Amino acid sequence: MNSPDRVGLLGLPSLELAPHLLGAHVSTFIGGRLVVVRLTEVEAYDGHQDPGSHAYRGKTARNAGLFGPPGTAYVYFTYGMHFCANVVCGQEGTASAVLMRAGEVVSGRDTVLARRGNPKGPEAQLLSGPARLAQGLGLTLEHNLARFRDGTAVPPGPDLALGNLAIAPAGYLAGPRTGVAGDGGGEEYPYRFWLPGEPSVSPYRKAAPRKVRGGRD
DNA sequence: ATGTTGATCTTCT
DNA sequence: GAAGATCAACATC
Repeated sequence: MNSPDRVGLLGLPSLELAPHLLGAHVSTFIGGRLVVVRLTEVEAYDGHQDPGSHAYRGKTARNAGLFGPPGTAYVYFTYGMHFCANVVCGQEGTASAVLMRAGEVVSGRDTVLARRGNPKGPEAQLLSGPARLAQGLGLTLEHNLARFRDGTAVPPGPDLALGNLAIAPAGYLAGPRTGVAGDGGGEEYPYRFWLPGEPSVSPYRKAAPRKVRGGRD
């Protein structure tokens, strides 16, 4: 019945799961296209106690997926145009989750290129950044609350899968999260994890305040 | 190579 | 009403 092995590593809280996601394979079968990506950079979000988490202020309609069972996909819409995707983990209700930030294409490169709009930049940048990665995988709000299946083979099962989770990376680095403003940013929350030497890992930037709009004179 | 700005809209205060 | 787990284009060096 409720054997813990069935949930497996996804039952770990985000700070423990995050390193396992490095080097793991994410597979999507969306729109009849299979894409497999090897993750190189992730960020952990630690639920209600984490000022950087969407769950910090409690459960809302938007972040409800964070409070779901491990293996839930939490996809959100931001900046009026981008989607970002998390793997919900830990015990149900704790809102522990890992944001997928960057990766490299393992399979389905043509599909990824088309979805990304055939960008002109270097190949390493193709899936460098959470919105780029989600776009390449074909993830949108339609996939919010979907479930990640264990394993690489996707069709004809669920749309999303996670493989190679059990393989711990030989070495990885950790540091402050990118783009997180306020108390959740900075050295006190070294919740960003990446594989050293991977060209797809996005450079660190502080969360810069935007220019004030609608300035009157 | 690094810094600044516009795009675009949902969500919460 | 303002900010946001961002990106791409443009300016300047």
